[in-house]
Parts: sequence; structure tokens; C-alpha cells
Amino acid sequence: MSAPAAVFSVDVGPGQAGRTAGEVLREAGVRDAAVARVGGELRDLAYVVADGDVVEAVPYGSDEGRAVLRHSAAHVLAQAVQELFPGTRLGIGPPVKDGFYYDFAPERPFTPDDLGAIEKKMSEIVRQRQRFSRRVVDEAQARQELADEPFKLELIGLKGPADEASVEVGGAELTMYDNLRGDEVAWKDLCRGPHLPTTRDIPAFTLMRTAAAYWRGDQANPSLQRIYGTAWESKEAQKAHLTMLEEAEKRDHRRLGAELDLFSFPDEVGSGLAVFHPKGGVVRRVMEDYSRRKHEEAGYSFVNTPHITKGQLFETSGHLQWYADGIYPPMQLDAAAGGQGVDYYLKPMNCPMHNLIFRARGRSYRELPLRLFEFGTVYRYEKSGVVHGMTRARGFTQDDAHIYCTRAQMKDELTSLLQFVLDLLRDYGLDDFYLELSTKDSVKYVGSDEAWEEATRTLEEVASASGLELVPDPGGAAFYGPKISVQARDAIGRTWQMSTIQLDFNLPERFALEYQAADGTRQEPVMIHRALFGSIERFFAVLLEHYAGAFPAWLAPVQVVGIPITSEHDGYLQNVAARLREQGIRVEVDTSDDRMQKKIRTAQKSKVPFMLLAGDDDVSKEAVSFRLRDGSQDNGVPVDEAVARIVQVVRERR
RNA sequence: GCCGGCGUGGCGCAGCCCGGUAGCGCAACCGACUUGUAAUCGGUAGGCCGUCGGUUCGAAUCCGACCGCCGGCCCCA
Repeated sequence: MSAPAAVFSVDVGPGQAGRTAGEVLREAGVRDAAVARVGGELRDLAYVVADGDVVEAVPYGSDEGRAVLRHSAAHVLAQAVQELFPGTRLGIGPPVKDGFYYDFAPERPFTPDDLGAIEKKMSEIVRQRQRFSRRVVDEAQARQELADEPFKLELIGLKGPADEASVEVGGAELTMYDNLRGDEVAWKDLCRGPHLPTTRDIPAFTLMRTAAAYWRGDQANPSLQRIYGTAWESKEAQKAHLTMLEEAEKRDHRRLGAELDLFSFPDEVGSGLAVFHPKGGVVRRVMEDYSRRKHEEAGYSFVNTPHITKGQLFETSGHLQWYADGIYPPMQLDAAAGGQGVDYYLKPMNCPMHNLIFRARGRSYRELPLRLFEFGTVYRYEKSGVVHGMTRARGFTQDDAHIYCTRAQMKDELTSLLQFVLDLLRDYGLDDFYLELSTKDSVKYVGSDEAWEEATRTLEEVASASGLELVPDPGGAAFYGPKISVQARDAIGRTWQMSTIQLDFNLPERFALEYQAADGTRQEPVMIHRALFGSIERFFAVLLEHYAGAFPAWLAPVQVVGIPITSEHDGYLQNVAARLREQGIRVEVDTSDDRMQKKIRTAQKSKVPFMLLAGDDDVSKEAVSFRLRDGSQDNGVPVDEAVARIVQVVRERR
């Protein structure tokens, strides 16, 4: 993200000891330093250096520099809030990705209007050029100074490895930062630092939004009011960030879904439950068709399973014990006759059903690896506050497969699987990936250590062999096995978790899965869960945002729109359209009463890849004129050639 | 689930603070126009103001509950 020009480092020589890090850097000609690194530690520029120290500049635009300036901005925020709303208690205020926040316990929640007033007050504080001044205190002193700040007192008590408190009390000693307006202490906060020299040194900041957050992230704790802001090393950098956010908003799949008439979430159906309109339906079908074809080629067997099941199945799998919260409440059947009745559940996962297919008869080592694939629709009772368009729905369809293989086959299977996954994602237009390897939690796990070790090592080898960046996620595995997940970056640099490849040491045992080996013994198969899209809905949303609605021609709901110059040319274009339709192209001719210019605008807004225009000039030459989405034109193209050109682009999935 | 914001024709919004017969743009429909690369003109129709309840002579407007959406938090098997 950041690109510091160069790292300046200065050796402190005789005669320089006793000066500040800032002075040393300035004398060396360094201008861009938010803070300094001295002996490996980040320090205020006011830090007094010693003979032999090496002082390194930390530029504003570096990740560390940004974190410092954002943290300083958070202090200014807290100061502004306490000036405007005396009696507001402080939580914590760390820098985060792209900004900062500060948590408060105000006497009443903040309103959007408050945000403007707070921002104005912050600007005042910035203009006053208040100095951030560090001071070491002992615990008794800190407790006395913070007697009115119960949350801060709690942090002093923690002062250990508590992560979320690290910006306040992370160091070996307790420190306070005073904001000095001249000699007067305008405000102070318990803080590890470091900070910019003065409030005036914050180059650009703005407040974003308010939100609620639990104290120390725990639902059992009081709820605080959080204010989010962003701050950058320059006005330009901030502007670029805000522009990116606007762009993200424009390509929000919920917005594009409505604008392009792809899908909707009718209130009458329920929260988190999408319906696909004809245009969205086409895109979805094409996505599925291609995936099916690739799965066929890769040796998958296609299965189908019901949406509901008796509870017994999820007793066996364990889902009812562990994940009851995520399952829709049961429908009780057959209770009227006075019997106990039977509970039926909507399935939250497909794997138990697939296990039943595996177990339906004796299995031989000769049929392994057995790969069972299904576009399986599942329902999960997501909490009302987390439902989010198509990326977090309550009903969705997974491109789900379960692979049963021997331990000896595991490595080859995982290797080809990862390749399969990446190739397929690339076919849909995503090409910037990294992998995440989630490994065993130290306490929550089933299966033998030896099995975990072998599986983890295998996953790691397979992942490394792919040549992609591999990010470790220690302790991130589900209790039943380690996994690799594929993260993809989209067109505007956001990352999405796409595919997961997960080993399972739990279900084969719970379902007593076995196959007969060559030596006649019965063995437990290795089970691999894998989904490439994750869910079709979510993948749809990711692609929609990635392409900002302008799907490549092979996926576009309408691939070609014919635009007659006058209504006299309708018939001519209908004939051209018929020829395209014969080739399987999705084409429409706009024969509405609108003028040609308006039709172009309409087609442009619906992001159709090809517009074909025809007027007298084209008709006389047996030709059409192209207009593409980027506004470029290619006029007078013979109809035969135009058809061939479009067909080729679609066939090549461009 | 928690905190805050919001809910007005298909979509985007105004009206709400200061109760008194619901308005604009786009889309739709009808008509005229027949025009070479992002909005032709004119007309028509469409809303029990999310739902239920309360206050009031009278509620889109004030109050409450519920449903839904948005932003975060927690969660994401």
C-alpha cells in the first residue's frame, strides 16, 4: 500500500548525544519523518538520543507512519469529544486499517450532527498546534490522574498481553501523553505512544461514522459509542482513499443488482433471501453451466440431495449439538396422531447428505478418490444484524463437493484440486490471489496429533508448490481439520475469501465411513470439503463488484443490443439479431419509440458489451456499426464479420 | 442479538421539526416526431406515506410495538 521514498538512517556521533531524534534527522536533511525508530523502537521525534544510537526516519506515508498519525488523530478526536461533551468517558482509540477510531461512553449516543461539530472542534485543536508530550508515570500516579476514567483504570489493571489494550498500556512502563497548548495541559490520555510532534502535524483527517462497539469486544460488556475517522499523510492521499470508497459504493452489488435488474430481496420473502430476476438468472445459469462442465472434466460425480431432513442426520453429524443457533427451527411432523412427532430441519450444510451417499453401499479402494459434487442449497439462520446482500444470506447455494480418498492419495488430490480451483477462478476473471493456511487450535480439536501434522504438512507443501503467497493463520482451523483458503483481490484492490479446501477428521468417524483396501482390511477414508465459489450468490456478488456490473461478454445477461437509426431499420437489425441468436448469442433489438441517442444511453447504462447500429449507410453495404462499452466505434463492418467477431469474443470468454 | 440511522408510486428523493385533503425527477403507458453514436416534445396512469396500535375533531407528520433496510459491534460451522 505505502511506498516510502527511502529510509534514512543516521548514526548518532559524539556531540549529538542529548539532542532529540527529530533534531538529528533534521540536521541530516530528513524532512519526511512522522516518528523515529531508535534502537529498533518507535520513538517520538522529541526522544533524546544517546551516543551510538542509530536513528531511522519513519515517513508519514509508511504503514508505521500512518499508524502513528492516525493514532494522534484519535487523540485529537477524544480531546474534542471531551471538550464538547464533558463527562464522556474514554475507551480506547487505536489506529486501524485505513483510519482510526475512539470508543466513548457518552451520556447520550452521538448523532450525525454531533459528528460535524466534533470534526470542527478537532480542526480547532489541530490549528492550535498542541504538542504531544510524553511522561512516564507509576501506577499509583496513573490511577490518581485517571480517577474519573473507569475504563482506563481497568486497562491499567490488565497491563499484560491484552491485545486490544496495547496502544494504551502495551509497554513495560506506563506513560501519559499531555497535549500542551503553550505551557498549559489542554488534555491528557494514558497512552503508550509514540505520537506526532504536534496536532498541527496531522496532514489530513476526517470523521466517517459512528457505531456501537462492546467494551473490549465482548458482548457481555457495556456497549460503547465508537467514532470512526480516517487520516492520511497528505490531502491527496486522503482524497484518493475517499474516491476509492465512492467507487466501491457505486459498484456495491446490492445497488447494481437493482439498477441492472438482476435480483432483489423482497420483504415478503424474508431477510437474507434473494430472488433472481431474468437477467440475473441468465448470469447465474452461465456461471453454473461453465462450472459444471469443468467439474465433469475433472472427474466429479454429480449428486442431488433434499433441502430438508430429519433431525437424526444432524445428530449424527453433530451439527445440532454445536451449531443449533445457525439452524432454522424445526418443523414438527406427524405429532397429531398423539405420537412424539419427528423434527425436520432445513439443511445448513450438504456434507452429511453426501456422507450418506458414500455409505449407501460398500466402497472399494478402486473407486477412490470419489468426488461428489452438488449445487446444494442450504439455509442458515444468520443473526438479523449480519445479513448483508448476497455476501451474507440466509439461503444460498454452495458449489459443494466432498472428496473421499486414501491417505496415500491425499497429496496428489490436494495438488490437483488447488490447481483446479485457481484455474477456474481465473476463467471467471479473477487472477490476483494469495493463500491462507489455517492450522490447529491448541485446545479445540478432534483427531490425533499425528493426523493433524501429516495433513497440515501436506497442505503446506501443496500451497507452497503453487508459488502463491502463503499467509499463516495459526489456530484458525475448525476443530475438525486444517484448511487452505484462497483469497482473491478484486479490481479495486479489496480481498475476498473465495474458495476453501478443508480436511475433516471428524465426520468420517461419526458416520463410520470406510472402504475396503487392497489387502482386504477396512479403512477410514480421508474426507475433503471444498467449495470454489463458496456460494453462487456470494461469488455472483464478488464478480458483479469486480466488474462494476460490466460483465465480460460471455457472462453478460444481454450481449448485444441492436440500435436502429430510424424505425425503418428495425427489420434489418432483426435479421442480424436472428443470425446472432442462431449462434447462441443473447441479443435484443431496441424498437422502442426512443430516439437513437437515447437508445445508446439506455444500452450504455445497462452495460451491454456490444451495440450494433444500422442506418441507411450500413444497410446499403450489408454492414453494421459497432459501439462498445468504452465508447469506441467501428463503423461499416460487414454483417458476416460482425457476427463472427462477437461469437469469437463470447467463445473465448472475454 | 446489540447500538445508532432510516422506511413516502418500480427507482431516486421532497414534505415530517411547527399535525389540517401527497409532490418532483427517472422508469411505465398513449400520441406526435423518423433523427448516425450518452436524455425529442406533449399527454396519461400509478401511492390506504412499512405494519399494527395509541394521542387528537383531524396523523405521512407526535408516541409505542413489530417488520424490513443501512452503518458498525459480536458472529461467519
